[in-house]
Amino acid sequence: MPRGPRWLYERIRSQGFKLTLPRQLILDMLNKTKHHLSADEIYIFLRRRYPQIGLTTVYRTLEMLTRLGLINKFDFGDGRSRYELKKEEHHHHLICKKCGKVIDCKEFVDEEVALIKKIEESLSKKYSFKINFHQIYFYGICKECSK
Amino acid sequence: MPRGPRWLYERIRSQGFKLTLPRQLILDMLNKTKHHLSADEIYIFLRRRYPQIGLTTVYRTLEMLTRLGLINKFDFGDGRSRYELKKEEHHHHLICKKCGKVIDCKEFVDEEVALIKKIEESLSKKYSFKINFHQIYFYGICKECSK
DNA sequence: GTAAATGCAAAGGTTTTGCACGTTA
DNA sequence: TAACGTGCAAAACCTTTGCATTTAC
Repeated sequence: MPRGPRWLYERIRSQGFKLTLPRQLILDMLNKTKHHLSADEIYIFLRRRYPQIGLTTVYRTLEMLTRLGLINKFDFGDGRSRYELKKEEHHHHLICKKCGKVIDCKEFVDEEVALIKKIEESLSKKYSFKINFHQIYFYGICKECSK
Repeated sequence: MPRGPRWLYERIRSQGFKLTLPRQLILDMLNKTKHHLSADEIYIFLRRRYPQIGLTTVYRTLEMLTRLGLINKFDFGDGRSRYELKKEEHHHHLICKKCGKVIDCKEFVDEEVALIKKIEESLSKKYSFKINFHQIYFYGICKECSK
């Protein structure tokens, strides 16, 4: 069940936040892209349609969306945070150490869910740590770079 | 087989790098600590014993050690890179979203290795991506913060 | 002695903050 | 209209770079 921008707008409103044009534009952009965007990339792109937008607003919106749990904030090691709209599917990242490319990978052996759950339970017990999310990073060399 | 600073010194020399005092101090600090240190933390600490040390040197040494594969560079989301001497044991991290504390977890069900290997193989095939390392981050709330 | 490493100062890049003005509900 | 959000400028950070000096081998 893909949930479009309308649903996202409602989430903003329902949490008591005002649905402003900058917020809509940022949400739309995150919703449409297949990439992991940085604040600056969003800012540069949106300036074409909405020249008065400020980088500050982009940062503040991204922080709000992260707190609301609508987007994920990542660090792939290139010196800036990157953001991605949360999709229903649990997925991880392949990161090329050479060119920095990031690939989403959604295909997972069924056992993953079970195993991770098991690990999470055991860690929860041992450390009294309540785990609510996990993320796997695979590092290596991509197709193009290994030529 | 725990390998002490002597072994580390040799690694530096054998790669053609000079074994300077700042490098020894930084290696020793990384070797002794149980924490994930930032460049600044290392700098502040070492200044007590060696006041003329520069933050630049710390950064350059950490970069060299990372390239040599002697340390790992992490980002736990607090805005600065953190470094850890590589231990033989494969381990992951529990990160508290509230206080930022990071716990190393070494205990892993045997199946993990097998499963991850399976995933890595399948991803390698599908994306022609050569994976040489993976890292799991578990996010949640630590014991103290959940009180 | 020579190349490599250091430390300082300055620059670079990302992210945050203070504040007056605009906008949403 | 009252609270919230915005945009600008400046500040705050972390990290990198240029360069003259020092150091390890």
